[in-house]
Amino acid sequence: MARVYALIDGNSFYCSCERVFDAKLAKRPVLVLSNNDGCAIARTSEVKALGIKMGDPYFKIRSLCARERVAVFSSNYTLYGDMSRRLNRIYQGWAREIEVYSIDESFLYIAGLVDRDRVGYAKDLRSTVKRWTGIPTCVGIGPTKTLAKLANHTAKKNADLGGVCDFTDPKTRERHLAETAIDNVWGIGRASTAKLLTLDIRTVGDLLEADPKRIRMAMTVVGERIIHELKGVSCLPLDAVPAQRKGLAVTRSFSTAVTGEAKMLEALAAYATRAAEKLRHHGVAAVQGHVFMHSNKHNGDRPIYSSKPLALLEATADTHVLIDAAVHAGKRAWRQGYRYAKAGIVLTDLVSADRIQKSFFQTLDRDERARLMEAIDAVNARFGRGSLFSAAAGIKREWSTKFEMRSPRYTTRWNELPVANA
DNA sequence: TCTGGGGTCCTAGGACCC
DNA sequence: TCTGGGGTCCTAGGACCC
Repeated sequence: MARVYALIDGNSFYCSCERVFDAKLAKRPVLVLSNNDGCAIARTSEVKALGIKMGDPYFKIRSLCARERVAVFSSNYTLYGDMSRRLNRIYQGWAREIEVYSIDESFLYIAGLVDRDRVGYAKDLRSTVKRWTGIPTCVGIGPTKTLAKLANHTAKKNADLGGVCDFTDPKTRERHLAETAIDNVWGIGRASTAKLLTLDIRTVGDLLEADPKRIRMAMTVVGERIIHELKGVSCLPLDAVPAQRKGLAVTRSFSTAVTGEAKMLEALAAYATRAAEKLRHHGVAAVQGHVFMHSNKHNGDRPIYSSKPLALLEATADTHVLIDAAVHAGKRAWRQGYRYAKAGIVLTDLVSADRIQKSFFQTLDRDERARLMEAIDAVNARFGRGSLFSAAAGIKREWSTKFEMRSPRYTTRWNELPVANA
């Protein structure tokens, strides 16, 4: 049976989430900013039309936004993550299997499920999602994941397609793709685009006619795989079961530069706390990692990048062990006399928590510690993240990330529920 | 003067993604 | 004044081994 993949994603997803809970935003341009309100990361079509680009620093577009009455939001990942889960619950009922690819994109495997009217199926799916969650979406369909991605992109660019594009038929693909620029293809970024342009390959049509050996020279096996996928030969399987994660990081820019060691260690302790929570959430433990700290690369401050490994005796997901290791490494990495803009903890080698190698120097009662961590997680699940934490992570936290324009966490906090007046 | 031929494993860095 | 965060995969090159 031929394979059929559908890629569905939310249109300007973060902006759409904001619109769901505030009807007044429907007609206004909406912009969502990155952490620290640093730069633009989600834009509605009206915002794009104003010439605001992905990644534009907010301080450079602030006055334009004010003039054009753009509704500007800090990012509210709690809300977006919860909306994402709602979407995926719907998709489950519409596919044989699904792969959650990112916070706003999922691949649906629909071979054998929908054989005739694929476009009709996709339109029904879109309208169901819109009705149940308020989120507008687009759907791309194809015999490979790369073609489904490209079909989705085509649906977005051509309003007359009604949010759905089906690339199952080679003739339809040819018609749409002959003049599509190569940098719209999943996996072809800036560097590869530049290389391909020197080979006189500008469009997907050019790419399909090119000698695969030349593509391989320019782009290694990755490029070869893309060509196969574009021709309808599936090379990228559906990952219905998320792979065991290989690494994990908690890194943040500071709201104002950190110049004192105590503040830096406080921040690292807070990041270690969050990293340990993530480890336990994924059922893994860290064997290796490091902390780092660096100055701002843009503002002319004296440059520094400093990093030191964590000294972990054994695989751990214990908050206090990780805090100790992070603070210890942080002290060794610290250089006085710089203005630090960002720091983080990076865990690079993870193992499954039920297969932890015991250290010869084991000193803590592991079961007791595990119960303590469970208790802390339970308290924080009930009363909100950060209700119970180690004082090493700081109380005042002047350095912590800015979210000055964040909307309420409508769906996950009782005291932030939306209010309806009737 | 002339300096083998494989393997494996690890790491750093590049490229790409959302 | 003010420029995000968190992932994955691939390759090259060094260390090491027989």
